[in-house]
Amino acid sequence: MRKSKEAAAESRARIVATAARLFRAHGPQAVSVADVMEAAGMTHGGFYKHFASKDALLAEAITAMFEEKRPMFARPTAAEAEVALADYAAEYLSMGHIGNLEAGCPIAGLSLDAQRAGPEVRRSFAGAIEGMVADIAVAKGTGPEARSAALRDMMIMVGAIVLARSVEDRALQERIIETAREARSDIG
Amino acid sequence: MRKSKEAAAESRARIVATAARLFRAHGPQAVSVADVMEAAGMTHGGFYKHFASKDALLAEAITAMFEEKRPMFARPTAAEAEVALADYAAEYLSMGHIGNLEAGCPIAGLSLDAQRAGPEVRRSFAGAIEGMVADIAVAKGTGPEARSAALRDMMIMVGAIVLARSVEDRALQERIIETAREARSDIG
DNA sequence: TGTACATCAGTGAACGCGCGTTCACTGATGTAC
DNA sequence: TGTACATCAGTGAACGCGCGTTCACTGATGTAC
Repeated sequence: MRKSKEAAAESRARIVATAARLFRAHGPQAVSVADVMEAAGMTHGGFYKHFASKDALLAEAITAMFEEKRPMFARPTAAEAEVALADYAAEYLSMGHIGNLEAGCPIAGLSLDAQRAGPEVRRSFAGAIEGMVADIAVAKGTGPEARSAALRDMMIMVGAIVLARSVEDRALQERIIETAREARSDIG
Repeated sequence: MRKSKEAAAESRARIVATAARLFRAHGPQAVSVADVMEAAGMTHGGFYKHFASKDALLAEAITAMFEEKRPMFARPTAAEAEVALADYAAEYLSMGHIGNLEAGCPIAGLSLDAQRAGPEVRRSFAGAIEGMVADIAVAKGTGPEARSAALRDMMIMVGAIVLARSVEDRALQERIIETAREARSDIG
């Protein structure tokens, strides 16, 4: 049952997109190659026609996750970037994000798994984050201070979601989200 | 080869301490029951004389990790707590902490694993964090504002370590650490 | 354009391995008399 | 206090299962003439 080149490329993209969703939701270790393939509508045998290993898929899925987020905050000019970032932060620091592992921030949802994985995965993760820092720095002006301001934003946002997800009391989660919003605007 | 009650209690404590170290260093999924038992100087068969399951051990190991950290920042009075917390933050926000997975902060090192584990583990993790928030709030004075200040500190610290560990460029790691230190003192 | 053959995406079964857990056993410790 | 028996911490082999990966096969697609 050979497929056309277009059909094969579609299959590949579907596998990556499915993996990006499942890996974030349950962690890469808890999701088998067969799980991904089944969710993508295929059997697991064909997996290795597309990827060299599960780790290779994870590396691609990570890249895809960051690329999916990039349009939400990356803008060429400082003025536009500032507005886009404010929107992104509002969505990021929300109760909805806490429950939304599947489509949430990959830093908050996969950083530990990426650190523990092979060099291929670690590199794709680190590279994506470094790109994200640069994108966010655009909203903060020019010079080295902009980069620091971007890092400050990112650590508050990531820390808030990690902390809120670790806690079970809903009121405390709301408090964490609110505190993070204030901290972001206090620092500017 | 029955052991005395004291010897058995020592074995149990050694298993928990070993697990706390290994689970943080490599993640609970990557460390087998046999790994823990071997590192604790025993064979894996005896494990179930002490714990009902691997998850039960993880829950206890998590509690132990937080208890190990508590003396570093928990103090009864605000004045003492402020000093202790400053020392703790200085050590927390350091390059050494980035590489020290084995004995580092359990929130930065295990939060994802705890979230994905069973209710027993999640509850022990969430409970420990809620206790930590209360302990740190002591250094921030009284009233609800103290609790927010404690959360702010925690999210900056956790976010900084998670972010710094996710990145490969050492200069950027140093930048992140430095930015976090500044952010903490800017907000007070 | 039509035909004959090579390619290769996807299938489904299988392999080998490591894991969590169980179990029969051992022999020192604890306990009842 | 001494003895006989029960207990149980720890051993080492085994079980069953799921996983990542491989493989022979299929048949539609791509290609060479």
